[in-house]
Amino acid sequence: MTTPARLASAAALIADPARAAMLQALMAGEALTAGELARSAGIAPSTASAHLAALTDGGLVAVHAQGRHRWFRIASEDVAAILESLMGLAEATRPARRWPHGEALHAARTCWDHLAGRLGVALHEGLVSRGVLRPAPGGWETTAAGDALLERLGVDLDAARRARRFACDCMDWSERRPHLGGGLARAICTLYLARGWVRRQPGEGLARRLVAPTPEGSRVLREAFGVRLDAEAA
Amino acid sequence: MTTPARLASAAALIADPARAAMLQALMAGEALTAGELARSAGIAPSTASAHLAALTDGGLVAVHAQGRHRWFRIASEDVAAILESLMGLAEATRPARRWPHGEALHAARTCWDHLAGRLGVALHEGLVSRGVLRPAPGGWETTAAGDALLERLGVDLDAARRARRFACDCMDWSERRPHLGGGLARAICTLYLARGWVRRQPGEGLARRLVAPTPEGSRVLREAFGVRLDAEAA
DNA sequence: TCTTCATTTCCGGCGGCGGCGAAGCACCGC
DNA sequence: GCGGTGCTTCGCCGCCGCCGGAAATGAAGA
Repeated sequence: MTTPARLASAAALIADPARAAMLQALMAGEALTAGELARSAGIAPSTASAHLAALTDGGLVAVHAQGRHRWFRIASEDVAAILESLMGLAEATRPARRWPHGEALHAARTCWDHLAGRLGVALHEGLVSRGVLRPAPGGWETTAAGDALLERLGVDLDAARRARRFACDCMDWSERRPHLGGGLARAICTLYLARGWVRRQPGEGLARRLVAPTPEGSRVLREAFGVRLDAEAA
Repeated sequence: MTTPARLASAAALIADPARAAMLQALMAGEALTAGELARSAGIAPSTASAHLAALTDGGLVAVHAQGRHRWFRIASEDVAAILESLMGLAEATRPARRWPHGEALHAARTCWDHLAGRLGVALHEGLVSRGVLRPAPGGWETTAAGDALLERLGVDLDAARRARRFACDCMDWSERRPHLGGGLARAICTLYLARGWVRRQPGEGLARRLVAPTPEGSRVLREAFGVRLDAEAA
């Protein structure tokens, strides 16, 4: 197979509305069953099964069979980053059109397993400008002072370091600037959800990705990293 | 139109082999005419015309009409970065398969208007570890010492600063680590080609993206940035 | 003005892919 | 063991999108 054909077939996996809907739902970071994904995309289970086989075969999603359920999730942070940047392309072509949750998604959402949107970008900037992170080959590393601050907050740095990448940039489609990805970003997001500093919104499909900082969360963001979020929402 | 459909239609623009081939050819950074792109993709001019209209309409390529020719180029560095990362997805799914110029493309190529591959990644690392660049919100900025070094080499920093982004990360599909993008990366690439420090290889389509450092270029890379390239090639 | 050439528009044809339902398979609980 | 449930396989249908050729358009050159 020649190279252009391979680029095309990789894109073709995302180019179907039903598959795109399933990928969007999975971008919330949680694993979902085949049935849930079929409902979320509005197609018959048999059709969804074929789509999921294609996505798995193409390396976009990973499966975990458990009993009579099959749980699907985004295969890797690389895949998540690619989907995130492709949404930027979709956004750029028709910037005027507003969709449900549009403004809320811009404000704060998850990107697979970490925080994105204005919240994610501001957090990234705060971590750098406060000297928690400094650049390293292929991404970022923590300073000694940064380690101390993160551990005081309760971030699981050991888990973060076990990831394939510790901290790297992930292009944010709504802000068109990078937010933080990698193991550290996941650990921070996990902590924020566990402590109730940000809360997931109810919903299905794309709405699964919505989060909102609680008052307590806003205070932590401001005091620890100097992140100030304007209070308006959709 | 709902969001999954928009993600899908953005991906669909890349999901056709003929369009993918044209985009690959344009990723060399130069503008090409509709006829050249038709030949490069192996399709009739009429078919190519329809494809190019779709790509233009979708914001992936930009047109410049001059006389009876129409010159097409990649629309922006964002688009180039997305195509580059999608190639990583194509690469990841079938890593074993080798294509023409495979190893040479991994070693050194252009990504739209800047350097990529092992050369591009090593250059990025060299710039950071030598203290030429330091992190800034949304990307990188030069240090005072860095400015002096780059100007001594002949890099057009004024032109670089006029770009929408001065210096940012661009995910390298073959190395799976970022190389440098933005105005600075373009200025450096332009200088290297003008001075004959790297040379384009002859060819068409994907091969347009191939470059190779000359002996003089290897010396400059080593002395200025500490970049040492292993000499093997395909 | 007439010719030439790059590009576009229109058209008919066709292949491929997504869609569903029915049947088959695997696993769980009773 | 037996029904219920989640998922997959199979077969078939309909439609969308890609294709090239012929004719039209528009700009360059003689």
